[in-house]
Amino acid sequence: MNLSIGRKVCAARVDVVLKRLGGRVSGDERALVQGLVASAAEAGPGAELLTEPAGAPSPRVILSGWACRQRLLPDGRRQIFDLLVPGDMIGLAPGSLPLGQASTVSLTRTATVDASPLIVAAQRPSAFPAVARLVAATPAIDEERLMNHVVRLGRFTAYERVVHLLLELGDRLAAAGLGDKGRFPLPVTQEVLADALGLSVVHMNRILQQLRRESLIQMGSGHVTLLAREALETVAGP
Amino acid sequence: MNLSIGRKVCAARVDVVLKRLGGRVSGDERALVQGLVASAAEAGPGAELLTEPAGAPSPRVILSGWACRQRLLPDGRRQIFDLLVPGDMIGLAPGSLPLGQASTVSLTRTATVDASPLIVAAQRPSAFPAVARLVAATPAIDEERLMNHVVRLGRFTAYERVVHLLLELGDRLAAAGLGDKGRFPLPVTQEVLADALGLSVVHMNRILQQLRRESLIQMGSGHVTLLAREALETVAGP
DNA sequence: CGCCGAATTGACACGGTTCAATTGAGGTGG
DNA sequence: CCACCTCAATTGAACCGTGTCAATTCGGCG
Repeated sequence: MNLSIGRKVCAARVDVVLKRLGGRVSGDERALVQGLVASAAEAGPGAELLTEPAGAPSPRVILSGWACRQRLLPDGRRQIFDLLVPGDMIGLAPGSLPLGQASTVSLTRTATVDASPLIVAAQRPSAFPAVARLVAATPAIDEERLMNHVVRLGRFTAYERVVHLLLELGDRLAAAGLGDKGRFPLPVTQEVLADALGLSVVHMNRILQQLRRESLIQMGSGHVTLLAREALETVAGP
Repeated sequence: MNLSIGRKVCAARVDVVLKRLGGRVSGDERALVQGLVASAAEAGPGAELLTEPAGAPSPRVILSGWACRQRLLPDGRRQIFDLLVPGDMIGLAPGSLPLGQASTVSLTRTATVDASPLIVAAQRPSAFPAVARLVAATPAIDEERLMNHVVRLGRFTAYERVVHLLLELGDRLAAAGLGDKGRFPLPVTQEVLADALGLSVVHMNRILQQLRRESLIQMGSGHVTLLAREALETVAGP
């Protein structure tokens, strides 16, 4: 169930989109992005983010909260393809690439806006260069991440997988202007991380403990701190 | 090192492409495909298939032999993203999706042809409907396969992974007109399968033995036979 | 205070890896 | 035609990374 929310809250949040657009954002683009908040909607955890209108879901941008693309197996097992953080676009290019159309579920309370205006604007690159760049690059970025995920799952140990994912999330959140210097929000349960990394919850927990014991990371109240980025990058190349 | 090869051999081989185009192939399309053999080249096992011209590799179609998209880790581990069989297109949409640009290496002696004429023809869907359909669908099919691979690696047991991959390969080869009724060529070593499925060679070997012991498959001289497709599909959903 | 989901812990079983050696099959040269 | 070579397939045994099961503790919230 989507509910409209206050303009004020969202206005503060669209800056993750501006951040993702990079340094050079024209005035037109800034106005375009700020206009997005009109379509803001919130969804509770567990909500499918790409349902309406059925059959032709509209693309959206996540302003706040986390989500994931996932597949559920008949026997209840779950594989998460990708974690989605504020600033990420979903449902791009309807009917095109399957990853963009995968079941997308919110993991926390999530605020999203309609991304259609961005798609439209992207068709005039001269007027909206940064938007066009982002829209064009998104499917490739997503696919690249999926490839990294395959390597993680296929050839990394549990320990390496966790480190590699944390480094990736750190980079992505920094690019969205969230978190800084190796400290960033991680508002998901260990079960979610386990389902992304193909591990059991118990083992996920033990790996995190090990990393804390080794003083490589620090966790608390929905945030992680990477204490020794160099050491971590040695474990799982950048 | 690519070498031109006899026209006659290739003429017999382009039918995998026609097969992939489906039932309705116009005369123009048939002529187009048959003209591809002019650019035929062979490569030995281990050859990189997307090298020339450097920086802007031309898209190609595999006429015979198998290849794979892979990534090598600094410590020698290898993860195979996808096995490529005759009729598959590689290097599509240069500069676009990263999967299409991944390192593509032949696993057997391989014959390929330049796929550029197909890309060009695909821009006139009315004249080349089947070609346009195939070219447009290929990136999505590849990505879909990559997603299935993530699920295999993340949430399937070794046994399930092997079965799932064999079923996939059976379907794909049937679509290319190779193999029939659950019997198809599998001209790769167990090490290749292991590197695709994230297993050790030894374990790969043991799983295959188990499947033979259970009379679910049969192997020999580079071919597999799926003896009980139903049972196999029960193990790893279609 | 009591509740509930999440995090944590311990014991144990098992899947999968590693190492090391052997067998088998195809190819080559003598 | 056979000896030999090489790479792939196979085997055995030991090891250990991960999963499973079942409690228990923790932390936020009504």
